[in-house]
Amino acid sequence: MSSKPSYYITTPIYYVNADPHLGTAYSTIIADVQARYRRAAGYNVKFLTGMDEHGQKVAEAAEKHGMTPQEWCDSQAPHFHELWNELEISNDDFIRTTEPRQKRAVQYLWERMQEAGYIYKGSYDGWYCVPDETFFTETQVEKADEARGTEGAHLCPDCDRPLERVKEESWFFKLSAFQDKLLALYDEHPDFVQPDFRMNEVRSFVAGGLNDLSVSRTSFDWGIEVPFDDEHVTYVWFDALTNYLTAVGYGAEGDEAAADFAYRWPVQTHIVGKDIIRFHCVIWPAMLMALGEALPEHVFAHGFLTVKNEETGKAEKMSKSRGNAIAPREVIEKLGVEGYRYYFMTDVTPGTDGAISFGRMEQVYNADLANSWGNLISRSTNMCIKYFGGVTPARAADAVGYAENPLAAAAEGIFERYAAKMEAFAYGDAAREVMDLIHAANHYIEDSEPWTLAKDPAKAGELANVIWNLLEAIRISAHLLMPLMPSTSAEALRRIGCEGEAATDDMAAACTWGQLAAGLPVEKGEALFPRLA
RNA sequence: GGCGGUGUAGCUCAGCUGGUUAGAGCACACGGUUCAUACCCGUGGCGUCACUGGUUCGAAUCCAGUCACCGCUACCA
Repeated sequence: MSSKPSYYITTPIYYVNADPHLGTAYSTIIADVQARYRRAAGYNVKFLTGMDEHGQKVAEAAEKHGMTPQEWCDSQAPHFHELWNELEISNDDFIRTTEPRQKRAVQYLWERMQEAGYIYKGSYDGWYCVPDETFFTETQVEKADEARGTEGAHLCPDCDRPLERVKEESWFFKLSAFQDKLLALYDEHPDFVQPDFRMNEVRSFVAGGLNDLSVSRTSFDWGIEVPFDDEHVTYVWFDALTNYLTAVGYGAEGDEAAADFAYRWPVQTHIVGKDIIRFHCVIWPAMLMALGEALPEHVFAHGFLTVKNEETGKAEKMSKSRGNAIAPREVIEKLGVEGYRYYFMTDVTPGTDGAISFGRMEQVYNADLANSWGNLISRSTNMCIKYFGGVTPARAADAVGYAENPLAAAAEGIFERYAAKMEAFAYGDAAREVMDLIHAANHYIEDSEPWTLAKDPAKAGELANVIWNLLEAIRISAHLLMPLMPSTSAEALRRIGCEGEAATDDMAAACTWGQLAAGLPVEKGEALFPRLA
């Protein structure tokens, strides 16, 4: 396969019925930044995203649009591809649960479950929320109706929509058999669920007892057939979770698939929203335990994006009815794609619900990207052109100021500090490391006054050092910002004659101070991040 | 109802096992500078550290209670 270590990261597969929105884009960008960072840090990355296309709700939507379910799914897929392309999502694979490889893997999984003895046939009697794909017991529904004052209406406790009475034969997964093993998993791997406060929630949920899970349906047929019982189709979550295995060759024939699976599994990180933690931190590891497969190393759960009401200052849930929903398109128009990525990845506290606002976006963009980073590039390249004809100068080791270089000091160990933060998904802290270097560079210009040095021919060596140091700081900053802002960072490298470095797979080496060659062409170009008025 | 968390400058947050004038970034005000995207650099103000009481020589930091907000969970337990 590869001599590099594997890094396999996934997003949830997104539900085909809803267009991609700010939240799905948020999950996907988090994963993309990590994938790009890992590639640059020397990993062989597989970054998977995709679509969840089965279930009753999809079948109903298709019918409403006068299409077959498959036609409906095919018509929706481009919405995702288009937005992901625009947002510079670098996924290596895009899985759809209606693909043959998924059917093969899910059916293979059923067979293995059967062999292992962790499924049994029973009957299910309760209430089902079609939009949420969730079951509720009689008691849960009664309680919720009572609390809401809708006695007897049987509305979904979560979303208030009408429930369907479901009484049918079903296959069950013996989730209850895994309570102790799951608790042991959480004890042995405290970082299985991140952030840690989510672990507490998961643990207390499991400690409270687990019920077996109904994992097949007979009431509709838009799903993957249970291989040994063709009246049944697979419950959507059982289907959806399996996608993570499918994409790395689970259940596929041949040595190649087996080798791929051995190389890729277990997955390093699942990125999920906090609403689907239970599926990924309880049901999914239990399924894998039942199958005897290795468990995911980490599940990173992010919070929801809320909108800050600019008048009241309060965070509000985004909703169409409230009229405060923000579409990805609006953010792209305001900040550009790279500003979009930078803002959401650095200004939203990871894990918790983050309140966003256009006002804040503008502040962050102007302060960090336009004033600090963009302007540093602009003034540095400008001076290189003005004083050295647009060619990177050579350092003069005998010039004044050569030894005591504050930028080399600021860059010392920067990759290690940055990497630790990136790997913990603390992208804001990682960006701050880079911003510190950028601020130091802007400061350095004030202190060394290159425009004064330029007036004195005797100080040419000193001037060369100053400009070289600035360009070197830009080179390193561009490498570090690459995962967050791939295009503008590559453009920054190109402008200082280091175009060829952009695709490095050894970021640690690339970020070591002292590598910028003399004689490279430097160009100023248009403002990378024009200031927002 | 149960479990857990949070409440520190206008905003977002740091402040580990208690100890000099409570910090950072952004925002704001003033000054300087000009290579640069009216930018950068410097200086400054701002906070009853939610409230009350307690422990202590000394608490934002520990304890108790109160209030507010949030997350998870809930047939009884």
